[in-house]
Amino acid sequence: MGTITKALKLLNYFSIHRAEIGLSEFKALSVQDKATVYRHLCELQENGFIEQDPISKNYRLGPAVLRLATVREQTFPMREAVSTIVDELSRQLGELVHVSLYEGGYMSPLYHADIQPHGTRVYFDEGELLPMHATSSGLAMLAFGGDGILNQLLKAPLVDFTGHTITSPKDIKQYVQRVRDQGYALSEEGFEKEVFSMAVPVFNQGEVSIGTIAVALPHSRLTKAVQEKILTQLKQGGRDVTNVLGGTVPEKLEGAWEDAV
Amino acid sequence: MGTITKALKLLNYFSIHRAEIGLSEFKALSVQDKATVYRHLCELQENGFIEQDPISKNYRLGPAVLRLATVREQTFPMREAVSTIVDELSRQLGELVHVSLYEGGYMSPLYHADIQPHGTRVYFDEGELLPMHATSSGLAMLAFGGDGILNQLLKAPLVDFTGHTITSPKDIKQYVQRVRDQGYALSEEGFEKEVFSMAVPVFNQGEVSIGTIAVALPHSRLTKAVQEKILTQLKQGGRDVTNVLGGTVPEKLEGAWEDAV
DNA sequence: TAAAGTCGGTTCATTATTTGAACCTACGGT
DNA sequence: ACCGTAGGTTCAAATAATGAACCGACTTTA
Repeated sequence: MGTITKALKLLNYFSIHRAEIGLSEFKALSVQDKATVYRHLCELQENGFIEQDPISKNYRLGPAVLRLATVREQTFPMREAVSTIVDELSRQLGELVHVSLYEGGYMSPLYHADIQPHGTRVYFDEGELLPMHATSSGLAMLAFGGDGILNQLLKAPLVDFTGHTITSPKDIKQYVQRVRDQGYALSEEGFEKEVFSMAVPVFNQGEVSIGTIAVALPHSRLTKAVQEKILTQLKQGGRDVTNVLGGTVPEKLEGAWEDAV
Repeated sequence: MGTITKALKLLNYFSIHRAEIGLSEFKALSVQDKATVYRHLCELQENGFIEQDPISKNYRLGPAVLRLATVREQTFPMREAVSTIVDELSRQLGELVHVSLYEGGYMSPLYHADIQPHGTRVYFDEGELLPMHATSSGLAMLAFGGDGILNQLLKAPLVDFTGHTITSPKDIKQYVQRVRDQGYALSEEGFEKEVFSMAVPVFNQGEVSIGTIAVALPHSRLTKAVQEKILTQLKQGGRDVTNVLGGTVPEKLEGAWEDAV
């Protein structure tokens, strides 16, 4: 792992639940020498990617990420483009829908909507990375995102989040093959208890998927009929997102997706 | 300059006007060896900070910046906090108002508003970094942002953008001292022709400024009376932004700002 | 109140990573 | 068939990253 990667990975420890992180906590999280972490933090700070609270000395994300996000969204308004599709799909299904993109071994949420009539809802955080092997999004990505991603994933041992998570490389490979055949991925409580999710890949120009569109719902609301309905709509969502990104659905998926208009 | 900084600086070449950049263009812009740039780009890509167009092979900003911006704004909603103040001030003055934060030798726009009745308006891009010595924001920051910033700036030669830009270290130091005394900074066509701007520092906890609030308008609309009105309101804006960020205006500014409520 | 622990930050010799000239391959134009 | 330019790769040489030990300030504990 290069120096740049080590430094950038530090930024991923920030989340809704960890808005500020001190030096020692960074050291513990990243399992690196304190001096190394400190120097990396200094360079990140010099470039505005983090800033330090003058009193508590804790670090938080800096203004640079806001500016770069503005540039990205102004020049390549992917979030805005998918938002209407995701909103509409969430409204139709009455469940949580999200589009996520592959990013350095995880799925990175791009946009989500949860326009729904039910009392219970699935917790979802747009700022939190999703693991590949434990989520339907990740599994769909592994199936259609090119071989490099799968090989990358299997280098390290896989975490069992719930007791239901698929963790053995053999099972992963087998399931990924199944996803390739059926054109969608399912995850039953692979990441969070009581949560069931389904995902299909989305594409821009090029044969490999860049991300996924997924639906997540409480296990209790799942019936055969609901699953069928969601899957059909999800495939259509996959088509729509792919189109709005200027891509085309690969021929190998046409068979599996023929039930969607 | 460390490896991390070199890599992060590459991201700053992206802007509204340069949404995609190829390897050779990066090499030219950064004046580094092609192999070095390439490896840096690879690491940035592996971490989702940039992505590569599969066809044109050009690079663009990646999904990671969006995610991190979401985390930052969810945990530390500075943009949202200042937006109401900036909107209101822009409405009152009928001119462009922006809040910008210091970031690695430049001012990084955080939020801007241009609610105004006039036909001509000042061009402003929230995704573009502002130079320190040529803008009122930068000069206000130099005056109140701590000594490190000024020393940092004077290490490299300063660009003359319009023929009116202050570029000599002696003049900069002299003007910065004046800004400290009067509590605000002016820039007459220092960055863009025909544009006049005024800025005051804003603070969070701590004695040094973290950014500025500024007004920019066409030179043609500037009168003594307008300038007076804007300055008074701007100081009030500086107070308001400082308050909403949980900071306090330093005592050394109280004298210069006493005309604002 | 003295000792022990924790925190952010610093130092310097050792080590490993970054670096860049040269090279390779593919493509579009002439 | 040639040239120029593009993205990408290689390997020895050089530079930058590393981490154990250290420092001073502040808290906790006995």
